[in-house]
Amino acid sequence: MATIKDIAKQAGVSISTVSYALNGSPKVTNETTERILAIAKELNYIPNAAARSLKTRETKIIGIFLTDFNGAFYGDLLQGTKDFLARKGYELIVCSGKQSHWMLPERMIDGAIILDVTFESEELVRYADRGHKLVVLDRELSHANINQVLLDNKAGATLATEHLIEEGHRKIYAVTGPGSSYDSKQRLQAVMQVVERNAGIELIVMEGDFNKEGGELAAKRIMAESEEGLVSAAVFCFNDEMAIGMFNYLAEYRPDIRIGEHIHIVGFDNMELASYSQPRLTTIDYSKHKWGALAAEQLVKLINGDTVEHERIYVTLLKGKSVGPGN
Amino acid sequence: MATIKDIAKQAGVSISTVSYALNGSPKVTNETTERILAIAKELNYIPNAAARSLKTRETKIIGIFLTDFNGAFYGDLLQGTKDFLARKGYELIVCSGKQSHWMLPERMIDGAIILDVTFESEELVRYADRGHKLVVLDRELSHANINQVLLDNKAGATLATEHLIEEGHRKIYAVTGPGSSYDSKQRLQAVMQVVERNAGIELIVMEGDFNKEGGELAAKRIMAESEEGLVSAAVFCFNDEMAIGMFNYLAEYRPDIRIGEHIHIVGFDNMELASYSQPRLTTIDYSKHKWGALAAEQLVKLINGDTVEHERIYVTLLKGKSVGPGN
DNA sequence: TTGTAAGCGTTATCAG
DNA sequence: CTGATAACGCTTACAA
Repeated sequence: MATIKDIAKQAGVSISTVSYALNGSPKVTNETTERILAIAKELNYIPNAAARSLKTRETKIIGIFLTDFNGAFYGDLLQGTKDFLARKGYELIVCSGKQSHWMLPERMIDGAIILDVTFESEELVRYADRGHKLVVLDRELSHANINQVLLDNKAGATLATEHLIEEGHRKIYAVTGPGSSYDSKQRLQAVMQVVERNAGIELIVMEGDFNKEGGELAAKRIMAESEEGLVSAAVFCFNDEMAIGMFNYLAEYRPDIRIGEHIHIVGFDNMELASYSQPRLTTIDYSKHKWGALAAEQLVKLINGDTVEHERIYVTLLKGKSVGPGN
Repeated sequence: MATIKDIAKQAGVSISTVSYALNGSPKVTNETTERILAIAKELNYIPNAAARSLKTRETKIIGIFLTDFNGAFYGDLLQGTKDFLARKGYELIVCSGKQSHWMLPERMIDGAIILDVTFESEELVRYADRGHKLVVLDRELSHANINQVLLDNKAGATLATEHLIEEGHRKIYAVTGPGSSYDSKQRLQAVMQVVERNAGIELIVMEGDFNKEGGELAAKRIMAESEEGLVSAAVFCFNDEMAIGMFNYLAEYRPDIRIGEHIHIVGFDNMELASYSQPRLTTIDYSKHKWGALAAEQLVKLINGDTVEHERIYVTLLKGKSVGPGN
């Protein structure tokens, strides 16, 4: 492994000259720079990231922390983040699991984007206190070194609920995420507000888990609650994954029940899988690419010491065929 | 940011003693170790990864390089990799794009797993020549520092093709991946061998792209080729993604054509989405979790200087409802 | 324009 | 058992 020392020796100059030349400093003559570059190529010189960042105190790497690697949901978001960061000269790495948290405090990354409820806020604040820059996508957190880029949960949940009501449904089931989820809490709050504003609406809340299982279980319970042969439920699943679970359960155990006719389902996220559901799931849509890009932008600003305001990702209602008129 | 120097000063010992204590060396008295640990905690000491790896020449990080972040396909594989590595004290980071390649030569990672055809073999060999350890999942590459963990494409393609033949199909379409894909080439070769071994089979090869678009296009072409109202095609799509594209095309433009009856489709990969197709896609299945874990295992062995043989991931035929008897 | 030299925060080899 | 001290490879004042 050739080092700048080797190059310096070959070129008959000092290591600082080599360093300057390699970094394209105007302090070095063009000819010496070229000579040094030539020798560097000849020796297959490659800089050592550890040495560089030990000195510069930065790695030019940003980490994004996800709950798991089941990217079905994250693909676009990651692409958005990566695209933006690439333009700013940063690398993106995807991490998952508590094990990987050390990368932030040990300065292996210059900043982090958090989309992982299992990452405790207390821990995040501790890092922020140490001067690390963070952008959170899944919670509210006030700190000079932390910026939030959150979904407009309130708007989304309101759109979803009002849509069900407008279609004439009077009994609405809300299948939430886990109780600890910020997004879930926000959505539930909005649902309750809408229900309060509209007379004669019955709201039944069921705690879910944001996974398919939660949707299946909710479907089972709703079916059990309904009178024989007289099912007419309107359900707002707080994410698409649970909505899909509900579709699965119904397809398997209740082929007599038709979605969009006997039972009406709205999801949240508009994940790719949802576009394949039969009938097409009605859901809340938003640009995941933009979400990722904006998070990256905020993080880079934070790192550069610019002041940043919290941001919000706007959502829209995407009407599918999974909701029909009520009776 | 407290360093071992600060701790040494506080504790009234030398930095080497601190280093030993921190690393749990038995060379230091229990009491001094405890005192040092206490001071370290008090000062919120956190080691600096760059400094450590500059010295030790390792980062305990493994990178996996993917073509893109659309993890719909990779989730399980990544989980398998991560689980294994965690047990061995390594961290896993996911990278994508040419931009990120520097992490290997610049020693930001101790080794890499490659599942990205856009990563040129020549470049990989160059890194291997420099002593970097690699495991490739998508090509054959012979080098002391490179190990392969490949899918048993031959078995998979053979199973798929033979299944179609056993069901009585005589005209078989093969929709390949891009010409540059190793997996695609292997599969095509196996298909051709099966066809040769069986008399009276007509094989039509169409080049695809491993994406949904390729499947859609192939479906369009197959429909165009077929006589009016007399469609009876058996298609082996070299991956599920294209098979899904084919399903989509048919659902949209040819609702008269029934899959598993007029047209028969086999995929490859058994991705999650495939389990939601209507009818259930017949495909080639294998354990993605095991694939990832095995790749990780081989890489760690390589890093430790152990000798390793190339490995193979076995596959099975998963019968769905997308293939019915021929006429 | 180039060279000298002082670190960056660790680990590890010696002595003591 | 503990302490000096020399690396690791690079950047960056400051000198020349």
